[in-house]
Amino acid sequence: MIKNANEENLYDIIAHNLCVIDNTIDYNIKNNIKLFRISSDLIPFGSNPINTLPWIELFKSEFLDIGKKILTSGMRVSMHPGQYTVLNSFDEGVVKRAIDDLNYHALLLDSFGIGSDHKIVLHIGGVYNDKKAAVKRFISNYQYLEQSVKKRLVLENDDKSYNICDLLEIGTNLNQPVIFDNLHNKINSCDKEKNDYYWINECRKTWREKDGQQKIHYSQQDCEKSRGAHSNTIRINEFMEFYNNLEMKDMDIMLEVKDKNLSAIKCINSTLKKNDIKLLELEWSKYKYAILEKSHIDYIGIRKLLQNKNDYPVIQFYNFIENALEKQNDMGGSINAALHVWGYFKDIATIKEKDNFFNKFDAYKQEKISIKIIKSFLWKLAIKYEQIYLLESYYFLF
DNA sequence: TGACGTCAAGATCCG
DNA sequence: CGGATCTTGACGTCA
Repeated sequence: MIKNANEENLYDIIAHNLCVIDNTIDYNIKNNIKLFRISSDLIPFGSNPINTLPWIELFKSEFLDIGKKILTSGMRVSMHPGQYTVLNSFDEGVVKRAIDDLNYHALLLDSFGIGSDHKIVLHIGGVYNDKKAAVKRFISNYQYLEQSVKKRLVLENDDKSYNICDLLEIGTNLNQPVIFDNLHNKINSCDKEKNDYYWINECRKTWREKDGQQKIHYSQQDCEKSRGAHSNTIRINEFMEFYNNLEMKDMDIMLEVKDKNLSAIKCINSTLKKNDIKLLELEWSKYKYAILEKSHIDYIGIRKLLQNKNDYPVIQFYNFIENALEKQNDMGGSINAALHVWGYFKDIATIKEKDNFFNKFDAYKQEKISIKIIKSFLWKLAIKYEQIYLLESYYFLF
């Protein structure tokens, strides 16, 4: 909160955030995830004058260490100021804050010591009942941006105001690359006759050598929620249909999805040129108890599916996973999975922990508490007893 | 004035 | 106290 934004707090939060992002990058490297969006909140109040901390100097070596990891692993990062960064506003103060905010994003990426292929993604902003004038204002305010911002800037179509035609016009005019977002284009399209691939090819023309590979945003609609809401997970069949029809695959596809890393790994495994069933076995080790909890039938099905070690039935595997996770919780499955996980501790837990577990377990059976309580207790035990296998498990996420 | 997006952290209430 | 549930926030546009 802004009232807590004193130098000591800011210092502590930044140190903590850098530590977290460092761990996240290690995770990405381990999982072969090559695209990563860095949160704009990495530096709290990064573009607000209330933050007077000279964070660039104070954390110089931490930034450079992280930057080195990004570069040596071949990772590509990006940042995405949200809907509140509006460069084409009528209000001069809003425009000034938007410029300050973009400068902050560029400074942050510069601090990592990484090249101009690591992008800052921006939407155009408001319409104010006159799109032509609003675009004109965007273009003229663009001139006030620092070179450090311009070299990283990419422009994206949004879900209600500026469609992909608008973006191609603006991007071409300013000689800035355009990011195509498939879901935004679906709900705010300029020409329904043209498909995604047409627009992707058009956007390709706006990417220059120094921008790195073309990048697009890919997401799917959450069918239960309002138009434009991102799905919990990437439905693999739908993704593969999109991917298989992509003519040029030399591009980066940034997934926008609630379960982030899970879908990233899913799509990576599904599109690998060189594959090995060991990758699916590794995934299975993480999903196992979540699936056991949701659906015993799918649990058996997956075990059978992975029996042939020369096979790589990746799509069938994720179909099973998606199918199982969509099912409603039932108490029998939850009890079964919880007991399996408890199996890791039954011989090492203290008497007190045993009592605690079975008290909670009985309370759950009598519907007095939710399964979440059991799971968070088991999670604490996994940490205490350093059960690596469980610490990697997705069981605790669902 | 609230919805929009985002979601962890904080506040509050309950037993 | 643990746990469940509700509220909040740095930001701007639009209906």
